[in-house]
Amino acid sequence: MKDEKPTSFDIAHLAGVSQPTVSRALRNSPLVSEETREKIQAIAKKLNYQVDINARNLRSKNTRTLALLLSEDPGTDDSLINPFFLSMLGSITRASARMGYDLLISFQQQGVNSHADYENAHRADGIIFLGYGDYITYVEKISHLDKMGAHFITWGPVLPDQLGHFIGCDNLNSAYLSIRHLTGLGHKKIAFLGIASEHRPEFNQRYQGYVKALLEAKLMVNPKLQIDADTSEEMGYEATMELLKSKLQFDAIFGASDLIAIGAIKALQENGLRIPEDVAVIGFDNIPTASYTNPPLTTVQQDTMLAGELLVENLLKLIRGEEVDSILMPAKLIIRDSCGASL
Amino acid sequence: MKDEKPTSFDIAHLAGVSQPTVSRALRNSPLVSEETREKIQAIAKKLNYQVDINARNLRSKNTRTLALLLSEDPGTDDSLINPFFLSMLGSITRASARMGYDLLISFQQQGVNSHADYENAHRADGIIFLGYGDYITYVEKISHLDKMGAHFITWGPVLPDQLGHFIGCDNLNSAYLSIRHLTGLGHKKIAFLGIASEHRPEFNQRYQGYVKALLEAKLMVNPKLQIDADTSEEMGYEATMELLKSKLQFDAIFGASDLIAIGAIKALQENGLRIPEDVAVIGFDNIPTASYTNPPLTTVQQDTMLAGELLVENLLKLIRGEEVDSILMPAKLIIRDSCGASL
DNA sequence: AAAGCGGATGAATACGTATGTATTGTTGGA
DNA sequence: TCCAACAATACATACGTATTCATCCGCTTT
Repeated sequence: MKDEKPTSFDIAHLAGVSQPTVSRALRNSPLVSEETREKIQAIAKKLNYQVDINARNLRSKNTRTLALLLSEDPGTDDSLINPFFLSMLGSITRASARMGYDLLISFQQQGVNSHADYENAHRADGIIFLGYGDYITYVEKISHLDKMGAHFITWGPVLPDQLGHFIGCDNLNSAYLSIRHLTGLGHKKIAFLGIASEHRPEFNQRYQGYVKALLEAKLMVNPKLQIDADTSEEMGYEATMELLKSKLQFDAIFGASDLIAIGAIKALQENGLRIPEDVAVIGFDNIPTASYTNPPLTTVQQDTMLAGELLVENLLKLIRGEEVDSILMPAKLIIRDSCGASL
Repeated sequence: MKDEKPTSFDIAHLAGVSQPTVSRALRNSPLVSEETREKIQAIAKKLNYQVDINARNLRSKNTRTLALLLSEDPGTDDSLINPFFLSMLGSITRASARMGYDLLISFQQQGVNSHADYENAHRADGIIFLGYGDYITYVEKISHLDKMGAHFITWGPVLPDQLGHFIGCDNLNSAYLSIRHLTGLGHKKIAFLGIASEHRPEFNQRYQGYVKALLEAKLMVNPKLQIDADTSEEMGYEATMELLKSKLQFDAIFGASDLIAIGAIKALQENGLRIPEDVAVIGFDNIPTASYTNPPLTTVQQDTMLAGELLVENLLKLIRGEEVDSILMPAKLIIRDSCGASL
């Protein structure tokens, strides 16, 4: 049984036909008579024949495979992947399976060319970037890809005069609504925890929404109340400790992601502060844990199922050469107890 | 720039050598002089040349790719993937990247042959099964794979006279320790929430550990206190409601997974029961959310980082034809407040 | 009945690489 | 000086499929 994998020639021999006829029959080509096709397919089934995917791809110049590039740099420690991205990963996996594509997974790495050449190497027909990661690095990569004529799509905010195609949530507006919710509840000194620099466009847009809402409420924007933090509980915790040490007054915290907000909650409570009475907290992403924090976290929910499907769908359109628009997806504020909604 | 992807012939032409020399030079073969090699590599870099992976694989009969098969059936709803498996997925992704292998992701599907033929189709050099899923289906699949001489490894409990190679956590003993912890705290009527049938060996082993601990504590084993539940919050919730409706007395719940335990906590609290005073709850997996439930969930932690690495490492050994032993990994009881440790 | 036509199949070939074998040129030893 | 040995490279080919083009046969049409 472990002999050699059968080839289309083996089947052709057994069926008394030529190899091309086998190839046609197995692909249900109308050029082959029904009788012949059935005979060939029966033999193929009996032999457990599988088309050699490499030969097929070599010949037909496509792979029926998509590459998914996660933005997070694994590092050496046991840091977990952002749960939000994992949720996206799940929906993308399903969507591509449904469309008959395999999915190749990898992390974006430092070297510009290391993993950016999937398509060039004929490993995949197209690439999905899940998040920008470091934006500067990202831009180098995609300009390279664009020059090579590769097909790719990115989960991330649509930015002005930017190469490529995007699907992203409306960060600015979602953050704006969050902050307006806080100001509506009477909060006046709201801290922003997250990297607001050009390296993190997602967070930067959320910061812009934050500023917009403050201005609209005629509140002062104090840049000291913005503390850098990347998406992790630890960073949120540390940023909050820093904030507390600074002795600045604040009555609310906007965490640019749920993990940051969760770290903030921990730091606040360790310092004897009550949530939401002393400090309100609000997050972004609605990861599964968000509904279990104490108090439950008010946050922004993005439709990851839909996003995953759209990413795959639009990428396939690009591969087929069709036109595609970037999509800005609406998000929804999930109000829980962490910002005093129930007061 | 978007012309045609350069081939080794293009480089050969430019370098004034033959194509085989290019192939050798790029692979750093000692058969090629240093001078020639450097010239060729420089040209390759300038042209942005990438070996066509399909041609290479077709010729050399391997793919430098592993396939990861998730056991969960996606279904049509937006059910999330078990966070525990996602954590494993992360570590496997990293480990295979580190070893220079690509990772192909898919779900195990109903049809026996649908996705089981990755290796046969030369898509991957080996397969990692992440969980058994339905055990009966699983067994059909791997006996097929085994007949084909494929390389595969499974995350799941080691079972007697079972084909293939495994890495799994010590379910029986971990559950045993959990229950002993409960009995040590004085709990006497402990419910088991999880499918204990032959379809779910992981849970079945945990059930065995549960029984073992009860017997050792000279407590009665009441089969009515075992309620079927698959790994999801909803199932845990419903199983608990069923338990409550049955009017059976119980003072503790062992959830065969954290998601089940979390659903149980929800159901208990909705019915006005206090945790751990009225009912203690204990889980399994230590998913990120477990430390945020109210009260925080006592659970069993498995070393997913190590597990992922071992899976990849041993699979590569199998591919190289080396001998490999199945591994039983120890797990650790994480004691939090949900079972009354702090009383 | 001859010509034309279409359905079904076979022959030939290309895809791009890696490798076994043959060839060339050069060096060293007797 | 001639041959052996070796380094470096070229030549030829295989991997398994999909597709273009050619062929064959039987049937319709006038």
